[in-house]
Amino acid sequence: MLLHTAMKVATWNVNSIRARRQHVVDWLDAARPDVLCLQELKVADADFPFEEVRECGYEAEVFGQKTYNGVAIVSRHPLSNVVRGLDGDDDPQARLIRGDVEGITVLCAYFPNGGEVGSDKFEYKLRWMGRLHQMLQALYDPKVDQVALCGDFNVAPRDEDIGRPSEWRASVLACDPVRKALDDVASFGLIDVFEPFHPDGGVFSWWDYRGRGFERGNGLRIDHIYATPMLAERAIGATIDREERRRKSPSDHAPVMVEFE
DNA sequence: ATGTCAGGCGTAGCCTGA
Repeated sequence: MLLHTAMKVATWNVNSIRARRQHVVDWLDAARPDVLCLQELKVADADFPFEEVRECGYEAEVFGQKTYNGVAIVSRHPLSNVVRGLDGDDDPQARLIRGDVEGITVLCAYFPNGGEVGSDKFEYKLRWMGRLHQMLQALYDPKVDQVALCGDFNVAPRDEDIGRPSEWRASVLACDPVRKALDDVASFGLIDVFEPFHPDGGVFSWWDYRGRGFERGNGLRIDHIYATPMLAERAIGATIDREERRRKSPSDHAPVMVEFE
C-alpha cells in the first residue's frame, strides 16, 4: 500500500456529538483535516449529524451507542473495509471503528477510562488494551502496513505529558500498570507520532472540567496518534488546537492533528 | 474528597460516567 499525497489526520473526543455538533462543523471548515476520528459521540447511529458533515465535504462511518461511548471516522476521501468493534467481540461498548483511506488503515479508538485503580472498570481497561494488542497482531504487519491508531487512549505516556504530575501519577490515566499496558500495545510496532515534535512535553489534550483544570494549566496529553514506522516517518508536524478548549461550551478534550507527507 | 459537564428519565432534580 502506498501513500500518495499529504494527509492531515486528527482525533477529537467531543463528549457528545449532540452538544458539540456546531463545534465539529466549524472545526472541519477551519482545520480541513483529511480524516477526523471522533470519540464519545453518546448517540445511536441514526442521531449522528450525517447531513451537516456531508455539507462540509466529508463522509462519516459511525459506530454509535446511546448515552455512552460511540466512535466515528469522518473523511474527505472514500473509506473502505470499514469494521466496527474489536474482532470476535461481543462487548456491547462501542469503542473502536476502523477503515482504509488513501492507503492508510485508520483505527479510531476510545479506550476505557478505568474508573478507579483496582476497580472492575480498571481491570476492563487493561483487558481491553490487551485485546486491542491481540487484534493488531492478528491483522497487520508493522513492517508493511501503514496503520494509524488514533483516539482517546485515556493514558498519559510520560510525566512530561501532565501539567501537575503529582496530582495524576497514581490515577487511572497515568499509573504504572496503564503505562505498561500502553507500552504493550505499542510493542506491536506503533510509534507516538506527536511526541518527537514536542519532546519536552507540556502540551495537553484534556483538561478536567472540575477544578478549572484548563485555567490552571492542569492538563494531560491522553489523546494520541500512533503509527507504524513507515507511516510515522512521513510525519511533518503535530499540533493540539487548544483554542477549541477556550470556546464557549467546549468539550473537555481538544483536537489533536498530525500531518503526513 | 470532588468546585463540571452530559444524558436518561421524565418534566424536577437526582443518578451515572467521565
